[in-house]
Amino acid sequence: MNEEQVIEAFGALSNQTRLQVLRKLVEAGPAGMLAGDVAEALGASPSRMSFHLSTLQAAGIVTSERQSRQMIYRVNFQAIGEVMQFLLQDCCKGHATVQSCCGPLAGRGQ
Amino acid sequence: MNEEQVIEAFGALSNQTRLQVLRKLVEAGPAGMLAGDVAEALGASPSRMSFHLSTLQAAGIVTSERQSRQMIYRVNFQAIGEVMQFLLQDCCKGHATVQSCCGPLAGRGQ
DNA sequence: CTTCCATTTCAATGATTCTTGAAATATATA
DNA sequence: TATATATTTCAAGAATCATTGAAATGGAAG
Repeated sequence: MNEEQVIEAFGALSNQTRLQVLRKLVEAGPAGMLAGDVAEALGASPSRMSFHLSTLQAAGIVTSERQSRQMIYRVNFQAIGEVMQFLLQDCCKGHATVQSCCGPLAGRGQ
Repeated sequence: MNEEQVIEAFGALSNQTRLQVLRKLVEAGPAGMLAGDVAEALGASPSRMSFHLSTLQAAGIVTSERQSRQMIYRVNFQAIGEVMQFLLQDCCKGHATVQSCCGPLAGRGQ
């Protein structure tokens, strides 16, 4: 996961529709959700939802799989973990205990 | 931490300059860095750096403190933790073990 | 092969964000 | 008070992003 990918990932998450999509998919877990069901759940048009799902997928935050004529979207939990890892690399340069420095993020840095 | 704040936080992180700033501040830890030093480290003009630091601060991701005529900026680690918490709320609705579902994010959901 | 259904692509428009350089503000020092 | 330093604010223009509705694509069923 490099800087460019991380920026794209954060960009993908910085939009109301996409954040709501991702939270739906987080809830859905490994089963994922059909594109149409996500669109209906959020009251977005197919074209609009497709745009946002594509953005999330391009950022690597979700994956897609075709199931006959529908598309299943799923969260890529690993990618989210890698984004955080990138953000917190070299946290406090190791010059302080994790607890006192990286605080609520203990265990995710480096 | 509500939806609007989380979107603003991700928006703040979805920019190369700001991502680099944040990583510098993560490294610097609780000591923080002077605005001018951050600007110099990243080769950005004072005005441009001020714009980006303000954006990060408005998003709650960094804090600022005046020290005579300079400004010290520090990462708000707690805010970053809360953003992740929001994102992963209700992960897999508890219908799967954390390990098999929320995977690399174990322990950060709910 | 035609029709239907789910989704994606496209082009146009409107909205938001970033950069630049000049001017303003706040603090310290002579 | 005048001057220097550090940072912020502002306005203009350029670049990027989101929404809309129509058209296109891919796959299933009659």
